[in-house]
Amino acid sequence: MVARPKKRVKRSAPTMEDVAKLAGVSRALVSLVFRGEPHVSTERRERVLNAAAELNYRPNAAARALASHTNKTLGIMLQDLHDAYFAEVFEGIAVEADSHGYRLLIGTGGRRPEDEERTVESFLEYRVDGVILVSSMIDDSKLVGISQQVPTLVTGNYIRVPSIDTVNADNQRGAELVVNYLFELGHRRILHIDGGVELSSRPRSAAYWHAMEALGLTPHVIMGGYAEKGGADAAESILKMRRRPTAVFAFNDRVALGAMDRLEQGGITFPNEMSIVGYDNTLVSSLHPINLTTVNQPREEMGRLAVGTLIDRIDSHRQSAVHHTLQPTLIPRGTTRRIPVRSKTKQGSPRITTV
Amino acid sequence: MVARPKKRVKRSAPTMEDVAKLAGVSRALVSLVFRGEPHVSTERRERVLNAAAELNYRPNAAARALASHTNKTLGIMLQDLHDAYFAEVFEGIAVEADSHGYRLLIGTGGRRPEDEERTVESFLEYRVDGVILVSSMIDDSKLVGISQQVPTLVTGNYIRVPSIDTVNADNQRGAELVVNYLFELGHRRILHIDGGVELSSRPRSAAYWHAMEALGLTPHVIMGGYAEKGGADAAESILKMRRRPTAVFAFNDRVALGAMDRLEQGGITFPNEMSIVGYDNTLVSSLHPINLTTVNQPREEMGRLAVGTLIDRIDSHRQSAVHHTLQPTLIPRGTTRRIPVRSKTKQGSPRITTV
DNA sequence: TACACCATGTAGAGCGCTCTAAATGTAGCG
DNA sequence: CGCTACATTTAGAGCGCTCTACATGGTGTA
Repeated sequence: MVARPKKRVKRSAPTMEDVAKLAGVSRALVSLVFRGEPHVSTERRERVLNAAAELNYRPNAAARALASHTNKTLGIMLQDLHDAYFAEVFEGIAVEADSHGYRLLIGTGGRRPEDEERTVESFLEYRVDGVILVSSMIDDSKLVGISQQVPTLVTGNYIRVPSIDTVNADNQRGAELVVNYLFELGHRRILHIDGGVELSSRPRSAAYWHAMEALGLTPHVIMGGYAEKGGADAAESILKMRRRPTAVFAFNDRVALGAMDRLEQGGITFPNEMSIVGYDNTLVSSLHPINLTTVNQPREEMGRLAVGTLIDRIDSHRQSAVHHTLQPTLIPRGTTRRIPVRSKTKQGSPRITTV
Repeated sequence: MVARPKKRVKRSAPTMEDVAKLAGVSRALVSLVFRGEPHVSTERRERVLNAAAELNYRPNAAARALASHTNKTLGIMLQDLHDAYFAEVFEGIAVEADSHGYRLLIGTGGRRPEDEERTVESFLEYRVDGVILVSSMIDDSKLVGISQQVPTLVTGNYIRVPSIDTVNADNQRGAELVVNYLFELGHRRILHIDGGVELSSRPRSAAYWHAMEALGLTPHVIMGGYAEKGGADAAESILKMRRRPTAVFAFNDRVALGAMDRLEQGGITFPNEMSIVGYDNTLVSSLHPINLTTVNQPREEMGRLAVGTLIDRIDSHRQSAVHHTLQPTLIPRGTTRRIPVRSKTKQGSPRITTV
C-alpha cells in the first residue's frame, strides 16, 4: 500500500480530486458535473454523483470564486432591520435572489455613512457580483465610484448615471395622494411632519408642498425623523400651536404613531378632533386598535425588482441605467374623517414655515 | 520594453503582485502588511500601503479564504425578518460580529426545514467559520450532523450535545412570571394560546401548565401560532366558549394582538372584561393605543452572546458545549387588571384541555 | 473505406493569496 | 573579529476549482 500523497494526515473536507479518484474519472469531469454542464454521459454523471455523496463532498465556494471570477453572491446594504420597511424590501430581495441561485451577503449601515462605506468595502473584498444599496446615505459621488467597481443598484435614491440602476417608489405621487385625499375630506390646514435627514423625506415634503400650493393652501412642514421619537417631538410643537392643523401627514407610520401617542396624551382624539395619515402601510398600522390611514408602497416588489434588474445588468453587461418607479396607493382607514361642514373653514393666515 | 507577462489585456482588479512590484518588495511582504503582522519595518510598511492606495488595491477575500482556510464569516440562519423578534436578535448578532471583524452571510428559512437545510448547505459550501441557527426547525439529529462540520450555535432550541452551543431565554421562567402575575391579580381562569409548531411554544406551554397546577388551577391550552392569524383563530373559539377565561396568556405579542382584535370585535373590552398578556415586548406592544402587558426577552443580548460564544468556540477549538440562559422580565402595562373581589371566584370545573 | 463532425473526456495552467522554510541583514558579545 | 541571536524578507509550494486546448471514439456521409 502506497502512502497517501497528501502532505498531512489532517482531516479536511474532501476535494474534487478525491471525488474524481473514487469515481475513476478526471477532476475536470467532476467539475463539469457539478456545474451542470450538458455534455457528460449519464453513466459517468451518476458515478461522480455517487462518489460525491459517499464522500459527503461539497464544492468549495471560495475556490470556485477564485477560479471563475464570479461567486453568485450579492451584497445587500440595509440601514436597520428593525424597521419594517427594510425588512420587507429585504424579503423581496431574498426571494428573488434565491430563485436566481444567488446568495446574499448582508451588511447594515445604521444610517451612518462611514459604516455604510465600510460595509461596501467588505462587499468589494468579497468580489460580490453586484450590490444593492437600500436607502443608502453615501454621497452620490462615492456611489458612482462604487458603481465603477461592481454592478450597483440603489433604492430610495434618485441618482441618474449610466452605471447605476435604481428602483424607487414614487414619493411625489404618494404625497400628492395624501394631500388630495385630505383636501377632499374638507381639510385645509394640513401639516406635514417630515423625515428629517431620511433620504425619501425631501421628495415627499417637496411634493406635499407643491400639492398644497396647487390647491391654494398654505404648506406647513415641521421637522420629524424616521421613528416614533421624531413624531412625538413634532407632536409637542403641534400642541403648542395657537391654531392647530386639522390634519397631519406624517413622514411614515412610525412617526405618525409617535405623534398620535403624544397628541392623545395632550387630549386630542383621532379622528374626531384631528386626522392623521402615515406612510408605509406597515403591519402595525393595520392592527385594529390603531387602524391608521396610510400609503402603501410595494416593498416586496421593490426588492424583487431590484434583484431582477441587477442580475440583468450582471448577465448582459448592460452599460446604461434602468430606472423603475413603482406606484404607491392610499389606504384609507380609521384615523381620517371628513370635516363637518361649517360656514366656511377660514384658511389659516400665512405663517412662518420650515423645510 | 518587455511585454507584460499577463496573458490578457483584460482590466481586472489589481493583485498583491501588482502592489509588490510597485512598492519594490516581495508579494509575501505585502501579505504580511495586509495581515497586520508585527515584524515589518515601518519604512516598508508605508511603501506597501502607499502603493496599495495608489492602485486602489483591495485584498481578494476568496483567495485569502482558499489559502488560509478561514474567511472571517459567519452564516446566520433566520426564519423571517418581518418578525421583530428575529430582527432584534439579528441586530445583536450584527453588532457583535462587526466588533470581532466578522462578516455575515445571511439566509432565511421561512420556517420550512428543507429551505433551512439548503441555506445551511450553502453556508457549508462557503466554508463559513461558524453558523448560528436562530429558532431553527431542523431535526436535532441533522443539527448534530451540521455541528460536526462547522462550529455551531443554536438559539431557541434546548439541544444538549457537546458540539453545539446554545443561547436561550428562559421560556419556563417567562411563562411562570405571567401565570403568577395574573394569579396575584386575582385571575383563576387563565387560558393559554400556544405557539403551534413554533420551537419555543412547547417549553412555554409546559411551564404554563406546571405553574397553573402548582397554584391549584386548571390549565387550558388552545392552539395558536406565531402571528396575528393564530391569535384571531384562537379568539374565535374563545368567543364560543360557555365559560370564558378572565385572562389570556398568548404565545407572543403578535398572537395577543390578533386575539385582542378579534375579541374586541366580539364585544369584549380590555382590560375591563378580560386581561391579556403577550410575550416579546415588541416595539408595537409599547405603543400607547395598544399598551400590551408582555414579557421582555433580552433579544439583542441574545444575539451578542451568541456571536461571542461561537467565536470563542472557533478561536479556542473548544470541544464541550456552553449553554447560556437569559432571564426574561414581566412588563405590566394596560391590558391587565386586578379582578374585582367577589364573594369567592368559583374555580372552573375540570374541562377537556388540549396541548 | 475515408473523413469530417460531434459528443465526451482529460491535462494542465492558472485564479490571488497564505504560510513554511530558508535567506539575508544587523547587532551584540566574548 | 568571528559567531550567535534575532529581526526582516523572500522564494515557492500549495489552497480547490475553472477553463482552454486538445485527445479520443463513434457516426453519418460521400
